[in-house]
Order: sequence, then structure tokens, then C-alpha cells
Amino acid sequence: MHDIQFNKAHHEMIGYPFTLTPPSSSEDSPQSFNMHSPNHYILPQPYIISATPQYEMSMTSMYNSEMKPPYLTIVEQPIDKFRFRYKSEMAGTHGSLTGINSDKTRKQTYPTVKLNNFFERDAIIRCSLYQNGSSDDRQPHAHRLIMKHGHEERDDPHDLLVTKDNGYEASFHSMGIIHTAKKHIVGELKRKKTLLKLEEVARLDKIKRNLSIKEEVEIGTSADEECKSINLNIVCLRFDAFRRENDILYPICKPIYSHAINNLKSALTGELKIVRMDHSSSPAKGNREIFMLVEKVTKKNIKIRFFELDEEENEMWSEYGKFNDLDVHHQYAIVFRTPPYKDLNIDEQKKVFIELERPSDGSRSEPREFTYIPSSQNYKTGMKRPRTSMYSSSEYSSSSLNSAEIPTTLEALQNGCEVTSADLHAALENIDSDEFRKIFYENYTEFNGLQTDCGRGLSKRAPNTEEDKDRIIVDRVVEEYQDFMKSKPKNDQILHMLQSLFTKYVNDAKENALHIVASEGNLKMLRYFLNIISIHKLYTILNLRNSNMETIAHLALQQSNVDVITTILKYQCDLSAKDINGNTPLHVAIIRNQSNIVIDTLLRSPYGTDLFINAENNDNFTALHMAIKMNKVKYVDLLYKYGVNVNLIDKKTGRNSLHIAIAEQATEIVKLLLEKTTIDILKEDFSGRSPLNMAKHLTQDKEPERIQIYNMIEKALKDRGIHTECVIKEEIESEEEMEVEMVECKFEKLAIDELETMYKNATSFTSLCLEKVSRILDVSQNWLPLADLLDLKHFVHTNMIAHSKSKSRELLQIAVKVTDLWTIRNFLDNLGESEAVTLIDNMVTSTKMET
DNA sequence: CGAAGCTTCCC
DNA sequence: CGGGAAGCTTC
Repeated sequence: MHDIQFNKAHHEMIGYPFTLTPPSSSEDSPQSFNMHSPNHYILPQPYIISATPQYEMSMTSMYNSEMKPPYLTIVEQPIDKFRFRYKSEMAGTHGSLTGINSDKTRKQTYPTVKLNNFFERDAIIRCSLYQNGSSDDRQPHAHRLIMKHGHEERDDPHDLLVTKDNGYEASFHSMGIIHTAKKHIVGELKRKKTLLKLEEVARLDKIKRNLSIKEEVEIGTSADEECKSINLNIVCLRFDAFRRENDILYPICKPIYSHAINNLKSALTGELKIVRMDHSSSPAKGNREIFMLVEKVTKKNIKIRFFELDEEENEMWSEYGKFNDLDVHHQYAIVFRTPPYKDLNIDEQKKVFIELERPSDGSRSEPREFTYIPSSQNYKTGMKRPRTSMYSSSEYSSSSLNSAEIPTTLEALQNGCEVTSADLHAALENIDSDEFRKIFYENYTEFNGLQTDCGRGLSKRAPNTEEDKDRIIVDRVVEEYQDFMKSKPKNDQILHMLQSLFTKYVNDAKENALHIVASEGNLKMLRYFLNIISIHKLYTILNLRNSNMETIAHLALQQSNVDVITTILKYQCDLSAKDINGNTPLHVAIIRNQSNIVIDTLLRSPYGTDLFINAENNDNFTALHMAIKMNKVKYVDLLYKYGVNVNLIDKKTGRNSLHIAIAEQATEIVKLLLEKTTIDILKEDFSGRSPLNMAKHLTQDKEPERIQIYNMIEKALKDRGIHTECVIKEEIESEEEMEVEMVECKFEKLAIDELETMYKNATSFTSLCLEKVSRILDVSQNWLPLADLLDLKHFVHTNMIAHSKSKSRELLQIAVKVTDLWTIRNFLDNLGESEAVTLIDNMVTSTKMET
């Protein structure tokens, strides 16, 4: 079946019609020779831009001038990533080259082409492996495109016969790509070029002949040249259509090429993938260091791209992460710094994406979600803070001190008196220094119009402790409020006064009187303040933040007095408020290990839990994630009862709550998640591992606890009726269980689709089966109509069949070469040869079992 | 010599 | 059968 091909010169001479290659048609197009499925798609009209006289001449004998010339289209492209295997690896059967629309679990497809506008009886469609490129004179590739025919494997080119019956469509099954070793590249190129040259000269001379020395030398030098530039990690398929005359193949039309097929195993063309990150968020100003694990990359050929999409999915912004060659560790990890967001003064979190990009071919990884976080002074607090005090936030320096902002009081100090920057610097470095305190308090009191001798016996001396300072603030608020009320103010004056009291008097941590009593757990004062706020309905004060962005709810949940906590929770605090770490009060409660009653109170919010129960903190953990990491079953149960979403993933690793529970070996939580919730047991994390897979992996140390976890998951899968045959087969290693699976398979009535898939792996008869089927057909004489159906009637009259003892056997042997077993099987079915069909079915399914 | 690339091997 | 990795070679 080795036929010849034309080279560039001939190519130009014939002048092929321009061919259109429409996008590969939809999934429902027929993918193989199948008599029973009609063709649904609409043929594109060829668009002829040139037709040389010679071409016209050769065609007029076949077509009248009205007819359009034939052309090839790709019905199904091959997959674009495939592992090229070395010869030494071909011992077992590995995956075959499937179609781009192939679905692992459902229907397999294969590279398929169609010869259009062709009305003769048959043609030969050839598939061979070529170097990828854009020019019209592409050269054969040094790798081998092999096709499995039973146990033997054949090299390309692969020629299939197409006829009216199969819609002039050829589908190439069971192909693999063998990676030719470096040292054999030249030899392989020469071999292929020689075969093509032989075909070419035969076509020109109309007779086969050997190559001249000159021709051989030319092949040798071009092969030597090419091996220097050949890309061993990218190939493509070339399809030709031929008409056979006197055992010489003549092209019917211009060949077409598939898109590129990349070697999945190579760092140059392999799939880019972010496997894990230690953070999935960054301050808006960027420069956060992130450790990222990736699939194999080349350090000189990789970038980390950040981008943002608007609602219509248009890219609004993009920027690259910062790193150099030395930050790429062994091709599998990158340590980089985040770029600044386009707007440094965002007042809310921004969802963006992060992905890998390979400059050499422009390919990109699947993007992962990433969050930019506003700096705390820009955070939306739900209310505008009145700027009645002497210092306004606009004066805050944007110094390099990030979270530890310069306290407002210090700022005032700097503005209000003569302090050298060196003094200030020293003060900042040693905020506890006595000298600093002295300077601070002298100015502080003066600034706020307070008399140092007022208050509670702190007169004349600077307060020594934080508590002293806090005391002053609380007392001032109480005093000023009471004094003010004596003056019988109007309502709006009171509101203004209160606002002022709770924003003007703050300590180093920007904590107002309410913050102070809440964190102290001073129930009496807390009730007093809350009562005032409640009477005047000034609820915004409840949500004021300190310098850590904490509200009173955050502060309350950090300490242990349950009465304080429940008192605060009775008021309408904003429970979705996030502190500087992105934690909501719920996060804080869980981290601080509050009692179940506290958590329950928190979740029983009259406004519902929607706004905060699933909120993520800056480490991209939800409250549920935290609860699981702390192995608190009770918390998980409570969160579940209040409607938490168990399927939210940790954006750094892609793990859902079950993954996390398994990793923490939190058996009880695993049990709860499996029994009560709709947790996704098969969800794959960024490294492609499902909880099931993860649990299985961890059982290898034979620890009973882990085995128990695995068993629970397995049972849950069965209970849910998920028959993920492939998954389960992978997971189960024990021999007996494997056998059970097999037996079940055998007794199962195979669906026709599944049967067809199995047929694709079988390409020839076993001798036993061939013998039996032949005998049946010899008796029934049905081999004759079979030959008719297969369009092989002409073979019947050849000597080979006419003089054979078993005509059926000869026919079947030819048939299996020009078409496939599945077609033959279906024709036999049509002819009512059920016994023969069963025999072939059994042969195909049992071969499958053996492998 | 170490890192990356190439080939073989293994479950 | 897909994935991982060991053991060579090359730079």
C-alpha cells in the first residue's frame, strides 16, 4: 500500500484548485464509516482562484464544465496536544490520536476528512505526518505516524478507500506518533523522502522505476539540511486524495493540512498549568511575593500575566508579574512579585485573573482567580467619616509603612509642633520610649483642647500605659456627651456631636471609645454607649473601623466575655465587614475558638447570612475552610445548618472543603460532608486531584484513619449512584475487586455506542474468528452480497478470490484492509448473519478484556 | 559541575 | 494507558 506523492515542482504544475477548509463541523457529524447515519452537514462551495489549462484538461475528461472540482475538507481535526512516544515506549498500547471533539467518557472521535464534489466510484484518502508550517511546500516529518492493525503497526502514509457509501469520508483510527530518536532523524527523513520521490517519478513517467544516483544525493542533502531546523515537538497531519490508475496514485486535488499537534511531554509545547499558589491576593499597590507551583516550564520562556475582564468579558487591564530566571526553581516553581493594580486607590476588592503565558508560541494556561485588596485607608467603610477633627486623612503620609500606618496622633504631632524628622523617625522606631510618650502627651492634650488635670486622677503626669490613654478617651466621651446634653441641643446637633465624639477621640490604633470598651469587655460602659447610639438611631457608629479595619463586632469576638459578644450582636452591626486580613466577624469567631453558642448567635443574624457566611478572607479561605482546618466538626455542622456553600474552593489550590478535610485528616468532618451535604466528591483541584483520588493516595501509608476516610468516600460515591467506572477502576488496586469489575463488564449488555468504540481498537480478525465467520458465509453464500455492499465486487473476479478455496475468507481479508471491522460487522448484521455478528462482537470485546 | 534535555523504564 | 520518574547525554 505504499504509494507515491508529488513534490513542489509537480504540485505547481498541476495547479490545484484552491480549497476551503471550513471549521470542523459540529459534534453530531458522522465520525466514521457508518452506513446508517446520513450526512447532515452542508457542503461549502469551493472557491476557485486559479485553474491552469492543464488542470482543466485533466478534469474535463471526468467533469463537464459546469461541475465544481473536488476538494478536501477536514471534518474533525486531531487533538492539538498529544504525547509523542519513543519507540521503546511502544510496548503497551497507549492512547491513540483522537479528534479534537473527542470526549473521554462518552464518544470518541478521530481525525476525519471528506472529499467533496467527487462522483466517481472511489478514491484513496491518505494521511501522513508532516512538519508544521505555513508554506505550501511542507516537508514530511521525521517522526512516524503509526497505525495499529491488530498486533502489527504500520508506518504512514495511511491510505483509506472512500466511496459513495461512506460519504467519501475517511476517519483515521488507532494512530500514534512515534518520537524518532535524535540520531535517527536524518535516516527517517531520507526514508520518507525516498518513498515520496518514487511515487513522484512513477507519476511523471507513468511507470515505476528506481531513483537515479543524482536523485538520491539530492534527497540526502535536503535531509541533512532539514534535520537542523526541524521542530521535534510540533507536527501536523497531511491529507491527500488520490485516484489509482495502474497502481500509480494521481492526486485528485490539493492536499490539506491539519492544525498543529504539540508534544504533550515537552516543556516547549506542553500544557501550561498553575498547580498551586501560597497566596491568591495582593494589595493594590502590588509587590507581594507569591510562590507558585507550575507544570514544567522553561525559565527563559515563561511569563505570569494578570488581567481583568469587564462584564462583557473584554480585557480592561493586564500586567505581568515580576521575576527573573533565578526565581524559576527547577522548571516547576516560580517565586514572583505581583504588579500594582491599575488603580492604587481602589475602595473595594477587585477580582482579576492570573495565568501563565509562553512567549514562544503565545499559549496560555487556564486562568485562576486572583483578588486585589484595597489598602485600609481606602476601604469603603459604609459611611463617610466626618472630618471635624483637626487632622484629616488627606494628610496621612503614604509612607512605606503599610499596615502599621502612622497613627493619626503622630501625624498631628508632626504638624502641630517642631519635631525634626529624625526625632519622628526615632519615635516610630521605638514607639514605647518614655521620651516619645512625654512629647506625645503634651501635644495630644493640647491639641484636643483637653485639660491634663481633668479626668480620673491622671493629672499632671503623662499616662504611662495604653490603658491610661484609653481611659482618657472613654471618660472624655462620657463627659462631653453629658455636658452637651445639659445644654438641651437640637436633634441634629446631637447627631453631629455623637459622630464627632466617636471619630475625634481615638487612640494610636484609631480606636474610639466604643472600640475600647468592646475590646476590654467592659460590659457596663458598652451598654451605656450602645444605649446612646440606639436612642439616637446613629447606627453608622457601630461600623466604624480601627486601624486594623476592625469593627466592634470583630473586637468583641476576640475576647471571651460572652455577654459582651451577645450584647453587641443584638445591634445591627455589619457582619460582612472585613478587617485588614479580610476576616469577617465570623472568621474571627472561628479563629478565636468561640463557643458554639456564640457562633450560633452570630449566624442567627436577623438579616440572614447571605452577605457573610461564604465570604473569603485575604488568604482566600472562607469561614468553613477555617473551621475545617481547625478540625471543628461542630462549627462545620452549624455553618451547614445556616446554608454555607460547601463547594467553594480555596483559590490557591483549587481544593473544596472535602479536599481540605481529607488533607487535615478530619474524619468526622469528612463524614458530615459526605452524609449531609452535596459536596462534589469528584471535583478536581488545580493539580487535577479529586477528593477520592486524594484520599486514595493518602492510604498508601496504611494508616487506619486514612483508610477509613477513603472507605467512607468510596461508599458515598456508590450511595450516590455515581458509576464512574473509569474512576473506580483507577482507584481500586486490590486484585479481587478488579476481577469483580471485569465480570460485571462481561455480563453487561453493551450499548451500541460502547460497542462501536470498542471496535475502533480492533483492526483485524483473529485467525480463529476469521475461520469461523468465513465458514458461515461460505455456507450461506452471503459473501457475494457482502462484496457488493462493500463496493468490492470487482475483487470477486480477480484471480485471488475466484480460485480460492474459501472466497469468503479472501473477501474478508481484503475488506478489513480497505474499511474497518465495524463497517463489515454492520453489513453482516444487515444481511441477517447474526451468528457471524456475534462471533465478531465477542472477538472484539474479548480482545479488549485481554489488554 | 549543575541544569536542562533526551530516552528509557516502570506501575 | 496515562502519568511519573530514573538514568543517561548534552550544554
